[in-house]
This record gives sequence, structure tokens and C-alpha cells, in this order.
Amino acid sequence: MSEIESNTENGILKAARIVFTNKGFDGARMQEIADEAGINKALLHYYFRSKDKLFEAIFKDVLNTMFTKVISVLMAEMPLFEKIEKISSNYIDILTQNPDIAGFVFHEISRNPERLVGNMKSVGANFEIIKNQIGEEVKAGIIIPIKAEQLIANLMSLCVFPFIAKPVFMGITGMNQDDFLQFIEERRQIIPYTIITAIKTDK
Amino acid sequence: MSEIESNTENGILKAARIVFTNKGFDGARMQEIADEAGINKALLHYYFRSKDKLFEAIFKDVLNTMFTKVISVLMAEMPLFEKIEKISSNYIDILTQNPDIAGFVFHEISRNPERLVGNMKSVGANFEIIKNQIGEEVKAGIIIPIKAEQLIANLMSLCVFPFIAKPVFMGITGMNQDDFLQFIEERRQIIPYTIITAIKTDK
DNA sequence: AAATGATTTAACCAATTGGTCAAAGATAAG
DNA sequence: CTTATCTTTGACCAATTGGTTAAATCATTT
Repeated sequence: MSEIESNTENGILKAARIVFTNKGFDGARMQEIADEAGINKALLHYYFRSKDKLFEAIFKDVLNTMFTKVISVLMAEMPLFEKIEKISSNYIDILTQNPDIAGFVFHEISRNPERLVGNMKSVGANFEIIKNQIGEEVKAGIIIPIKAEQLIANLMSLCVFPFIAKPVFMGITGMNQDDFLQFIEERRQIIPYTIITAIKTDK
Repeated sequence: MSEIESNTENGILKAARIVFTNKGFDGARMQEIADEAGINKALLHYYFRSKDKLFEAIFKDVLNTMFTKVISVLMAEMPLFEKIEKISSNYIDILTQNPDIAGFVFHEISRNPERLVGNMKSVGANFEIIKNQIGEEVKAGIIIPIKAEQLIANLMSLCVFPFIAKPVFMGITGMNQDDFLQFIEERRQIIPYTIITAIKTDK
């Protein structure tokens, strides 16, 4: 049972991810996770000693889903405009497949920022690399003067926020689930266009 | 005590707003609200029958802070580009003064979308007005073809998301509290510039 | 100052919740 | 088959939590 993880354990992780990501740590109930996994509550504590331990496992995994791929693109050797397009499309893929994780991640980090410090290292962000690249492009006159922090903030905002605000957007505009997916698909083009048009020097 | 609301009641509302907005409904404890207000827990239930009732009062108020002013600008009779600048600066003002409400609002709405329906009416959004205005500007060739939903989503994303992701931004970039405020101030110019440059036809 | 009504408190209560435990089922090894 | 180890369960526990109650205090009116 060390090579192929026990089926029960996988079932628990899957169930816990569902419950945690859409109820949050405080709103999640161990009983509900047990029910979702189709097992006894005591068995949860057999595999994961406590709610905190189980949450930690899920959170690490979700953080990984949310950031690893995007950060690796951010740090790759690749032209800036291509990076922007790739990150945008990667984020839309990831968040379309995991609609709940954006709100979950930022809520949990806000409630307990220390968690970030411990887990973010494994994600392996090195902000200096992208900062240098943006600095170079500014110096070369390819893009207008802008701080890396602002550019990244713009990009992440445009990609992630619509998923966090999904019910609000749907409520205000009267979209249904399919409309929303369509709306997100359109953003695949709009986000890179908006970011790049705003920063490039030759309009 | 009907004209000037009881001092105790105000104290409770103030305390409840603090606790609810940074712990969320599920994480908030009636005892902690009582402590924060410097009163007995039973007194909470004397003024507000239940946790739900108290929450409802806070939520309505926070929703109002978050949306009313911005929506009134959105629906005002005003040139589009001016609207974009005004909304951006209003949002930065509001969220700088209430750093916790953005994360709070979207988290609570996600956990319980029905709440939006009941409360959003009082905020009084009429999406058609801005939709028409944007449609006109497109037809007049002042801005490129873009759906109102996308433009509003872009604007809200750029304004609101940085506050939701604040601890993440601070963690990744190594900003401290003052750096963050400075970072936000810079966005007063960057947000309208980004949005407007991307949509206007004469670059 | 006596009576009336509103405000505040300490003590309690029932339900929920995370967590434990001892016993029962499986599974594999000798 | 027997033993030993791992997995699963039902019953239970202590702590927490939202909520109640009856009595005490305070303020107002007469």
C-alpha cells in the first residue's frame, strides 16, 4: 500500500477537496467529508489524524494546481507577449476545470497568511526573473515603463477575478452556466489583447 | 432610542462588522463579537435575535459600501472614459478604507448565492443602461467592439482583485504594508490607462 | 419614592463538532 | 488453521457554540 495509494485514501482526498474548496475550512464538516467519501468518520481520523492535517494535504495540492504551472511559464525563457498569452490561457484552462479553487485559495490565505509562507516555497516562485525580463523590455522601449508588480497584478486580476466573482456576474448580467463558460472563452482573446495593447509602445 | 440608535447597538454593529469581515460567517464567533463590543454575549441576542440576523444586517451594509456608489457612477449620465476613471478611483478609495470587504463579500456570496438576490435589489443595479452606453460607443466607432460584460469584468477585476490577493502579492513580491498602499496608489493611474488604451480606436 | 419598562448580566442548555476507543472484519504470513 | 497486522465501524466523549432564562440594574414617568 505504499506504491499504489490505498483507494480509500484517494477517495478521502477527493471528497475532502470537494468539501473544503466549496465550504472553506471553517464551513467544512468532517462528517460531510466522510459522507462524500462513503466511509465512516472515524476512518478519516485513521488516515489523517486531524481536520488540520487533512486540510493541509488538500491545501498544498490546491495551491499546486493554482500556481505551479502558471509560475513555471512566468519564469520560463520566452518572449514577454508570448508569456502573457500562455499564462492567460493556462489560467483559463485550470480555473475552468477547478472553478472553486480561486475563491478558496485567497480566502484561506487571507484568514491565515502564515500558511502561504510554508507552502509557497514548494511552488517555487522566483519573482526576480520576471522582474528582470520586464525591466529589459522597458529599457529596450518595447513596452511602456511599468513595474513588474503592476503588470503581473493586471494579468492575474483579469484571469482570476471573474471566477471569484462568478455568482455576482451571473446575478447582475443574468447569465446562466453556459453563458458564463462562453463569457470565459471570450476572455482567452480579450485578456492578452487588453494587457498587451496597453503596454506596447507601437500601437 | 428610535431617533438616535442606542450606543450599544452601534457598538455591536461595529464589532460584528470587524469580526464577520475578517473571519467570515462560519469563522465568526458570537462570543468574539461580544468581546470586541465589550458586552455580554446574551446582549447580542437581545439586540439581534440570532447570528443569522446579525450577519444579515452587516452583510447588507457591507454590500452597500461595496457596490452602491460604484453602481451609481456606472449608471450616471457621463462619458464612458470618465466613468471608467471615476469608478476606478472610487473603488480604490472604498477598498483602501475597507480592505477586508472584497474578500468577504465574494466569499459569502459564493457560499450562499441566494443572498445576492435578496440584497442586490436594494443596491439597484440596472445593467441595461451601461450596456446601451457601451453599445453606442462601439457603434460610433469610439471604442473597439467589446461586450459590456467583458469591459465591466475587466474594470472590476483590475480594481478589486489586488485587495483579495493582497497577502499573496505581499508574500510573492516581499512588499510590506506601506509598499502595498503605494502599489495601490499607482493603480489609480494604471487601471484607467490600461482599460481605455485597450478599447479606444484612435491609439 | 414607587412603579414601570428597558437594558444588562450570570448561569444554563441542547446541539453540534472534532476526535477517541475498543471491538469487529479483512488480509496475508507462517 | 492460526496468528498477526491492517482496515473499518459504532458507540462514545469532551469542548465548543448558538441560544435561552430569570434575575438584577438602570432609567423614566408619575
